[in-house]
Amino acid sequence: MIHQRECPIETLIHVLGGKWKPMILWHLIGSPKRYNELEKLIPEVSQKMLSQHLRELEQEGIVDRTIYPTVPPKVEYSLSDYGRTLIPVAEVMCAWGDNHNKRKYEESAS
Amino acid sequence: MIHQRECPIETLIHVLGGKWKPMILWHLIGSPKRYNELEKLIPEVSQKMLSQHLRELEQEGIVDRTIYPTVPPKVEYSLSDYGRTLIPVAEVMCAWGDNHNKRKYEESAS
DNA sequence: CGGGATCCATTAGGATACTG
DNA sequence: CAGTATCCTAATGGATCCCG
Repeated sequence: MIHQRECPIETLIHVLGGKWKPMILWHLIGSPKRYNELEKLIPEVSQKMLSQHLRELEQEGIVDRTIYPTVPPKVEYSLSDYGRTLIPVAEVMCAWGDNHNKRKYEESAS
Repeated sequence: MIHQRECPIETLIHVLGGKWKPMILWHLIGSPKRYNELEKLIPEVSQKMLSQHLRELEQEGIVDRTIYPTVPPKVEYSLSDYGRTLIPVAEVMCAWGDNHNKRKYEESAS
């Protein structure tokens, strides 16, 4: 996921292409979430990948990270305004992917 | 790229996620292409990856492979009707990715 | 011409242990 | 609570050789 892109499609795939990034985005669309809320919502993710993907999404400007200097510490992740521009794109991708899964299911059932 | 997906976005990323797949699709949108035309259009791709990606796109029903039993052999790859349903999706992805690249360019220039 | 097969390098991702 | 660090495996992609 490090290589440079010539085609803007690859840019988007690069941004969303981590194994858990679509799930992370999905959960953040609803409301901001704390780190360990995301861990519970996505039980299979390792915390290495969760924090790594969150840092990458933050660097792309898609996710905001808010630290509340309380004890115990509280960190909240939310979709940035810019990150919200991804929502309609994600919906189109999702619709096509959903249809594609159904198509494959039907052909395997026939 | 083998793991199963729970989220349809991952399905689309799986379909388009090979390193050269967006470029292959891009070239096939214009007109059908022969194997070695694609090699020339995408000079950096290895022939292993080109043929592997073409086989995967064919299995997903996105690309049609037509063999003309001539001597020397001629094989033509084209977007299937179903593959054309990807075009509007790709355009949305492309627009977002293009904007994202510009955004990153501007922030690095400031 | 249009590939397949093989072997190797790089990268993504997981498991576990530890920390401010 | 919210991570980092380290080590390891699996997956992706590249290079080279070969074939009908």
